[in-house]
Amino acid sequence: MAMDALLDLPQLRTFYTLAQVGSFTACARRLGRTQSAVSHAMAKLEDLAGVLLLDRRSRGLDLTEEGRRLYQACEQAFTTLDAAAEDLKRHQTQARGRLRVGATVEFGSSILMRHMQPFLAANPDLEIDFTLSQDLLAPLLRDDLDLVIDCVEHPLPVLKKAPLFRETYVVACAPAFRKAHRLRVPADLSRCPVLSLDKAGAWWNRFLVAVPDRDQPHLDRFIAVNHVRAMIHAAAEGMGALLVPRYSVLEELERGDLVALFPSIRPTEDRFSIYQKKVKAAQEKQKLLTRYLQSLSPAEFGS
Amino acid sequence: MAMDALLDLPQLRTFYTLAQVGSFTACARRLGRTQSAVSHAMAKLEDLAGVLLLDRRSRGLDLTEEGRRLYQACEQAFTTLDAAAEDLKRHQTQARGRLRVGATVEFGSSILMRHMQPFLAANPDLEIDFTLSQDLLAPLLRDDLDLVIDCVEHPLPVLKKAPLFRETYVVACAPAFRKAHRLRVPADLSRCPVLSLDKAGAWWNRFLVAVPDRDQPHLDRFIAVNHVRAMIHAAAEGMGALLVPRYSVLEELERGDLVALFPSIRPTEDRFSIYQKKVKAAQEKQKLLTRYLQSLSPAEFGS
DNA sequence: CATAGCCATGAATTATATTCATGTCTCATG
DNA sequence: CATGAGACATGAATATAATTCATGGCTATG
Repeated sequence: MAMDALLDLPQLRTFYTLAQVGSFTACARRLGRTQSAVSHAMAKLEDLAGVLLLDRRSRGLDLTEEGRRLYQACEQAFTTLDAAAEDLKRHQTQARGRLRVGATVEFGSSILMRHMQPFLAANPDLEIDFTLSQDLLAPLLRDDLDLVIDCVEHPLPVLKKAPLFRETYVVACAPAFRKAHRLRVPADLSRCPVLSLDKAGAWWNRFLVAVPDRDQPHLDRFIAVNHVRAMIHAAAEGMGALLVPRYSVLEELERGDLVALFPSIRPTEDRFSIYQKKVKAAQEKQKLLTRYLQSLSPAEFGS
Repeated sequence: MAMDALLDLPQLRTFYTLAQVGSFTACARRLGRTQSAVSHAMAKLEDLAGVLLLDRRSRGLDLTEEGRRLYQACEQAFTTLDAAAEDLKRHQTQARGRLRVGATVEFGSSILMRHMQPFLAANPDLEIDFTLSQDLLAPLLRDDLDLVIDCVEHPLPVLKKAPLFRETYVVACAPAFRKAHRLRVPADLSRCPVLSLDKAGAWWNRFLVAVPDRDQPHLDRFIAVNHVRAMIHAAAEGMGALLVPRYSVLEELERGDLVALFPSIRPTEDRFSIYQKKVKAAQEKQKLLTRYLQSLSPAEFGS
């Protein structure tokens, strides 16, 4: 018996995650893909299996009888494999030496720093420096940095790029602010102050390009605040509307300190990647950090 | 913990097969890929794992300590998944109706027929007709056939193509024949009779194109035999050299009735595919047969 | 009944795996 | 030893598959 290409492994993995989180969209976020990708994958899996695995009728997504059986098998199998993979990692050579890491200011200060501790602990002989800055490419090229996490594209042949995660943005403001300014559509922003990371307001472009022409607001009352956390506090106090990475205001949205505006408008996303010089990317310490970062994104970063 | 893209599933599957069969080349054959593909896959897996999994020093390919542990996990996981997949198949709807299958004469008569019994037994309400012929495309297009297994390319937009397996060819003759004609290099074939499926000798082209110019034989003593099995018997009796699919003479080679000639020359391979009209490929009975055939190739077909 | 959330889908694109065409190395053999 | 066959590696080209993009449909909800 051949029994080989009976089921597609990556699709099974997606199915497993989907069954755990209970929604295509959530599964996509967890895996760092789009909802569409998950949908396509499940369609193919069901086609290959020849049976429906998901019950899409009800809210909240059920598994069919067959789906449930398959899920149990997945659980056992993937638990085993993950444990084995974990095990492999443990026996990896520890890195030594020094590693100079660069990252964007917002990402570096809020997200990156909160997740480096386990890596540092696992590699006590590795000295790591962090440099948070807007300009990361130049220092990387002149070897002042070894590894850089950035959201702007650097398509240079000497650089190796490894995708990390995707960052989505939201427009939000204090609930009272929305009432006061009667914010219904993007055009309503014309009348009210908006918080921007830069004085010129270029910060808002990622939002504006996603707004259809007839709804375009004419933003002119900018309040410049060159610090994301500060912007968030200002917005919560009702100083203006803001545009920020979704992850940075999850708590505020949860608590109701801020409300999301215009949910149907999706500002352009940032794709964060790891950049390294190809020659140095082969070094054990750089590979180790790369793998570590990739292992926790996007579930930890994304949102 | 994310624990997701830690190890690549398809590569793990390859690793598992590789460990079972003990050789890159054999693993490739089993999976219907090239040796190169297996090599690339294992290189990537080891890179991702950060540890060597294979011990390439000795003959016969060992696993390292880490490799052995990983293998055990794979065994458990894939056994589970395969069982679940098996299970899914069992509960598939049986096909009903009629299915008219076409195939090339040699493949159809020798291989296909030997593997259809389980499928027929599993689908008692399905009538299947087999048509073995050289010309398969025309009947398929005019709906005299529903599904066709062929080794010539039919790149038509109305047809759906599903790869099945790869067929390799060997040149062989009786041991005594080799001695008698002192067959050392392809050019030596000029002096002796060769068996051909057609009178003109076009049959031998797949061999000739693989021979470097300076070794080109000038074949002219053709013995035409329009039946592969008959050709094999003729060759075993020392009537001439023959060119046939490897699988068709495995036993003869094993027993020593025939010996392979010029092992360094690799005649062009045939890639067998299933062709169906796209509109009809969606029918349950056609999908069922397609999946069945794919599930037993190439391990059963290939060689 | 307009909207937001959730999933499906076809076409275009991107990423990835595979092949092709070599090269290297080792083992067996005359 | 020289030679050739077998087995694996490797870089570039290519084929294949996965993913995104840009939609559209459906269903609850206020």
